[in-house]
Amino acid sequence: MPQENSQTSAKRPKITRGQVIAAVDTLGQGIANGTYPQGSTLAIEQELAASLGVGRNALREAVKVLSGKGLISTAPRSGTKIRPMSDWNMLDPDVLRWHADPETASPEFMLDLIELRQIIEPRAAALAAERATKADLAEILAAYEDMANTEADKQEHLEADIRFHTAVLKASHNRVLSHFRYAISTYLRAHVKLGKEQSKSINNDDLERHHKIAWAIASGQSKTAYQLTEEMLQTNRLHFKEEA
Amino acid sequence: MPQENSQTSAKRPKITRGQVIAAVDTLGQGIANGTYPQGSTLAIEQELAASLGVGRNALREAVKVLSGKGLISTAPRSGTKIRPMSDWNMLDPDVLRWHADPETASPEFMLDLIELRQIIEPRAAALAAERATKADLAEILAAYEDMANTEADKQEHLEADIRFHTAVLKASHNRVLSHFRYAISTYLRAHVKLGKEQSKSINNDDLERHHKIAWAIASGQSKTAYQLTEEMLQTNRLHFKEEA
DNA sequence: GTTTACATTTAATGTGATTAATGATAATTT
DNA sequence: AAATTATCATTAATCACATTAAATGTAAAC
Repeated sequence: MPQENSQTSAKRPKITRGQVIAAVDTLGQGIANGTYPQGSTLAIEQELAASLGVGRNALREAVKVLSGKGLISTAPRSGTKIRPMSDWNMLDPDVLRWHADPETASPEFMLDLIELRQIIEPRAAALAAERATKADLAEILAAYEDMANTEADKQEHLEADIRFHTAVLKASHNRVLSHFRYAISTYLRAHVKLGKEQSKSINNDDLERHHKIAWAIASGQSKTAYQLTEEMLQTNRLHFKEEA
Repeated sequence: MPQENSQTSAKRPKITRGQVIAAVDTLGQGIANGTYPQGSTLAIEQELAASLGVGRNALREAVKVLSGKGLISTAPRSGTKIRPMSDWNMLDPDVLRWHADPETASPEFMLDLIELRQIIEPRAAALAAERATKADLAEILAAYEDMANTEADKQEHLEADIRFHTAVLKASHNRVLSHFRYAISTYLRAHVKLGKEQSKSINNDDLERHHKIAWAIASGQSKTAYQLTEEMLQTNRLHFKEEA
């Protein structure tokens, strides 16, 4: 349910129902951005914690969800504590979203995400070139078309970009690999929100590269797909680094 | 808390306290192995669901945790349903553990995990060769020593093996990459539980390879570390395939 | 003086019941 | 026939109470 929210949060600023998921989101964000520092204890029982505007029981359910994501540990008498960052499930969609919040995200984490992309996506593209079905190809090509047609609208262009990379991952036909769509979309969203205004020429190069990648996958050239994806991410990284 | 349990579950068969985490585990396993088929609705309100031996409130918290892991969706009137497998967070430690349960795990999923290892680990080893600190190296070498000294005890050998790969990932100094330790340890545990008895010569080769990898990382030879890790996983895969 | 044993205390966990909101289905009306 | 309304089953949320378990402090014993 939380990641359901992560998709629609942009369109639904107000959450009328679902106190517990609101509490999960607020607490998760607070933990990620350091409002609740690591090692500190949260006084659940106190009404203070219920200052989130939810009842005690809803808060408890929220704490349980966050425990499941590794953000919190609970033990009698010692209280509910914030666990050290090395313990949270960085691959959880929600944790990724909170931790990559443009307001507070550390540049190091962004670089970690780029590194992950550089490792995952070229191989995923190569696998896609070997295994993509016609339906997969249709999705990839449709996403590319959307990218080409939405160069004016930044938001729409971003969504199409995410669709493109998601479709490639899906075409790899590896159930685990496909789940990196969350990490990638989180990175892309944070990237644009950080105001990385790219020049028109760079954008054109980027679009051109996506076209070549789609073509390589469609024609089954796995090695080419690998190399093109690697190049795309390399320039992406350089571009990020020189600004950071 | 759940992944805390995943570590100690072998040593603590009985869970005296923590009804909700017991419910999470039981339900999670049940969903993963198909006891509760995808798309089916769970009757929470009914005492039937409380046949797990826990109260309604604990069950509700368990449902929330599983929602957070993408296994379940809840909506008024339509009920709480099991989401399609493509929606679960396959990278969550608990979900991995449930889904890779040797009793019911599909061979395809095991192959997906090997494929993931082939993508991640060589690059992680290469990064470790570039970035490992002395403390990291000490951990890797200690894990190797443990592997060499526990060839008699299969269980201890497995734990040392897991420590080795975890240490390499940690030495990559990428906060996201490090979290693949769960996927890798899950795979390794499932692999040995599936009764993949390896001949003594293969085991010796494997140990020898770990030694070479540790040496390559210690001496900063990233390319060698990459290739050796790739080879190790390649033979691993072949070995798995010929039995599957 | 140090350690062990026990009782106390405090916060989390578990249970049950009740009320409110939500959304899908069915029925009614235009 | 389409649209609006009414109904009803189910989740969501909160309250109040009982239980459990661990940390602290006190006292006794070595």
